[in-house]
Amino acid sequence: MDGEVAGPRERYRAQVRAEIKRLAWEQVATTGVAALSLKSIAQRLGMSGPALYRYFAGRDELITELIRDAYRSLADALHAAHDAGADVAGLARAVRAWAIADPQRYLLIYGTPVPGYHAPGDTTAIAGEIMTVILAAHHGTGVPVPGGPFEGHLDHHRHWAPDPSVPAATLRRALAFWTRMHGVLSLELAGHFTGMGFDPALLFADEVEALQRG
Amino acid sequence: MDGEVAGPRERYRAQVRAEIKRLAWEQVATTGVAALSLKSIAQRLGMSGPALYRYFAGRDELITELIRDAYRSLADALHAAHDAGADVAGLARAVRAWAIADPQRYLLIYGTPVPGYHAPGDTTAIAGEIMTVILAAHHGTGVPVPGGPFEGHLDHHRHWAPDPSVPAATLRRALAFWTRMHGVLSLELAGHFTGMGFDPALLFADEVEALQRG
DNA sequence: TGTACATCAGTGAACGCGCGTTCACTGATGTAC
DNA sequence: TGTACATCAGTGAACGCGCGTTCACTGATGTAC
Repeated sequence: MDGEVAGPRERYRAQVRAEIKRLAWEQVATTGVAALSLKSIAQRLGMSGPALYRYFAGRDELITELIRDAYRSLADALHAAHDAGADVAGLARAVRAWAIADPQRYLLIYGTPVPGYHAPGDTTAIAGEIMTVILAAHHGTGVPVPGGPFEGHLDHHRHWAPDPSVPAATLRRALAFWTRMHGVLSLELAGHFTGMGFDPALLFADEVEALQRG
Repeated sequence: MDGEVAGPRERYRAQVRAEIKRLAWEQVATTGVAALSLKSIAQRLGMSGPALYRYFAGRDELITELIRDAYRSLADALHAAHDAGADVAGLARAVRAWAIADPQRYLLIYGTPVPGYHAPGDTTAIAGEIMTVILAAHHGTGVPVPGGPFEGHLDHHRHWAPDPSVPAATLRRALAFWTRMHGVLSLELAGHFTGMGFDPALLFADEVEALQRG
């Protein structure tokens, strides 16, 4: 059942699971997901390979768990910013800070997808949650983008909006927020601005500001 | 020397090299770079593993060659569009078509970087060529974005511009072109729009149009 | 035109690697009487 | 409080895999005389 008190064994299990995930993140942060290896995690943990199978069904389940945690963490960061009264720019700053803090965590969500891998259902639920916060921050905000044909299209393809009362212009602005932020951020994280000399943080801030101007 | 006529052996070598690269691309397109394997390419070619070492020093050299080709191909597509008189929107369409035609080729350049891998110098030269075409298409075009502090910053960090006469506003617009296009495109290719219902092509077109409105 | 030689493409066996995963097991820890 | 039993964390050996890469070799192909 659910309301049961966790016995000492369950508490221990939870601790070791957390420790495994911590080491997994460490490995992902330095070498990327592709290089994530159960055996090397076990080694760092001081136990031998097969022991990990007490805690995770296999490598795939561990990776899935990391992805879920990454989504969860981003959603939490957005909620925190929103609850603290952040406007659109504040939300953007929160996302950027979150991404810079651990680029591989950002790339785990938004980077090159592993061919053949399909995210479990609940991550798309968290993705929806993220979009909801972004939409909330854009609620009744700023000059609407002069509605091109795309806004009409959005009006008929809006089932991803949490609420039918959200105007298409707001959906449009939220999409722009998302795609433009991701554009600057992912190019920066991938190192495509290095050697160009300008400060990516300023470009990011300027993009966000342009977003608010309408 | 250089002006030598290629003997039959060199011609053969070139053919096999090309065939190896063709099969490598096939593999990259379906399973991504991470899964690129020399042995399986050799197998598909009908020869045994070590034979490939006659043509490439190793896996890294092959991948480097693929990346170089990807850059070259993108630069060529942009040049072709520009020479055909395409405006900014036309250039964007060309990039999108190029990316959609082979997503993994796009991701090879703009996707998650392999930790520890450093692109050879000549790819950054081609990247500069790409930027030059984009800048040319923006030359004397459209309403300048009201210059925020970032434009002043750009004016002092512009050594990546091919020509000191390019105004900072143009540099700014070219950057916006690049980052916004990439934002929509990479999210689309990574599948983040699936399930949302709207047509990514229309979002892309709308972003490009917004870019032109200033 | 014919022969001797050098070049070089491709083979097959082998090495060492690290991986995920399985299995039968040992021994400690918690639990029920 | 003490004992018998069940649970379960962790081990160690092993399997099979595919990888990149090396090496000594064979045999065909081109070249020089």
